[in-house]
Amino acid sequence: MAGGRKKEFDKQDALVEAMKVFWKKGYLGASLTDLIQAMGINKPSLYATFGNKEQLFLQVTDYYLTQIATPPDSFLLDETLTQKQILKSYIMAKIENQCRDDTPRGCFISYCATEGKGDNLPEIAKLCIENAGKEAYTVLLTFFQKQESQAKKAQQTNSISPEDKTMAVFTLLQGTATMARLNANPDDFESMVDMLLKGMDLD
Amino acid sequence: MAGGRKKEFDKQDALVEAMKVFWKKGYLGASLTDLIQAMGINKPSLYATFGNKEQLFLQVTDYYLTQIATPPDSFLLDETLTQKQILKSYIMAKIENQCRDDTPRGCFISYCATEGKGDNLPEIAKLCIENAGKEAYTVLLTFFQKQESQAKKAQQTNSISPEDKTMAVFTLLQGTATMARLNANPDDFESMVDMLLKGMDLD
DNA sequence: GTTATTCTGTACCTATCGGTATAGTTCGGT
DNA sequence: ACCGAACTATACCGATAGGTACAGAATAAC
Repeated sequence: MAGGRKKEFDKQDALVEAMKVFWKKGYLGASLTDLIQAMGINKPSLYATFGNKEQLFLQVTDYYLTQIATPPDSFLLDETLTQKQILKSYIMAKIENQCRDDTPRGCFISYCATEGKGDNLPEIAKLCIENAGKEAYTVLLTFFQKQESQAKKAQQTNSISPEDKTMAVFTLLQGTATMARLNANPDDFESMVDMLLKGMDLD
Repeated sequence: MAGGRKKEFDKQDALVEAMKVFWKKGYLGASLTDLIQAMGINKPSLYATFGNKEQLFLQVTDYYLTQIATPPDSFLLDETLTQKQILKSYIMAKIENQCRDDTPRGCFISYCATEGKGDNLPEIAKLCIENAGKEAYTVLLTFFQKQESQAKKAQQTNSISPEDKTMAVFTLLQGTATMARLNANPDDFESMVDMLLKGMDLD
């Protein structure tokens, strides 16, 4: 036996709309009314399809990470560019994501991480967001560690540790995320990125 | 005619406790229950003394600005130090404020500004927070403009505009604010500050 | 066509939100 | 001592939060 009425909405489309709401308003600020209006469905459909608010949030987070946040990581693998070129393209790609017209501004993870620190997230969602932040940090750290081991082989000196470089780039991106939310644009950040990279003494 | 029962709490003490709650949880996350528990008073006392939640928030914001946020601005007036020394002491003082043990971590204004962009603040509170952000930006911009006019008199070239320098320092502080909330410490940022100042070609 | 199944829409649930009415308590002025 | 003013405390208000029960509508298998 099977059958049954067909869904009148696309699950992924609804998920994307839910993402935009959470991205803009955070977990606490996104009411079920906000969500279902944006998603174009009613509450029972939401609960049947996604579970509950927290589970919807977790699915949104996963979608954001795979579709929005991590793609720029591929820039870090480009072997044809200099360190500085790699970093600049990576950072600017991240910033572009924070300033898109078809999504809310800023960084979903960064905003929700700050929300979590105020006890405004359910426990599992909080852990999920924290983990996403750690992974983003680790991606950068791994990049700088690899660069350092290559520099050592070539007997070059590196005055700044991989950890410090990672912290610098990571913190910069947290700053641009906040500023992007406040309506700054990529052009506003380019000079700053150049300054930091210049002070980082790369290749 | 006068007289009447005496207040059983100190208004300023209660305001400070309210500030800590808003600072940690934001406007939306700070429920009246949270507030009155931290302040050690009941609701009618809160409403009689401070008006309502939004007016309490406005008074908290004013207190934060005068007592916490703006004091480090005095570093920018120190005539005995080099530009780089001035900026480093200013930035590190701001960062210390974001990492204190007796208050929540991060920056109250920065966090609430992001909240405001998600339509999670009442209109007046939103304007008040936006204005505070603009003033902080202007303080920095004025500093760099003054530096530039002095450099011009001395016929020195400045490759980076005051606006770009302001944006760089301001964005850095937004980044440290978020990172501080996520439990980073001043030591973690010092290297990054040096990098940025190094890339800024000052005196 | 009937039936089982799945979705939709309305109406409702409890808990908590920001905010207040009111009764009781403590003080100053006379 | 007494009255009125200012405080405290409990109990309550309507609105909204997240979440659900249930009846009706649409589909697939038989």
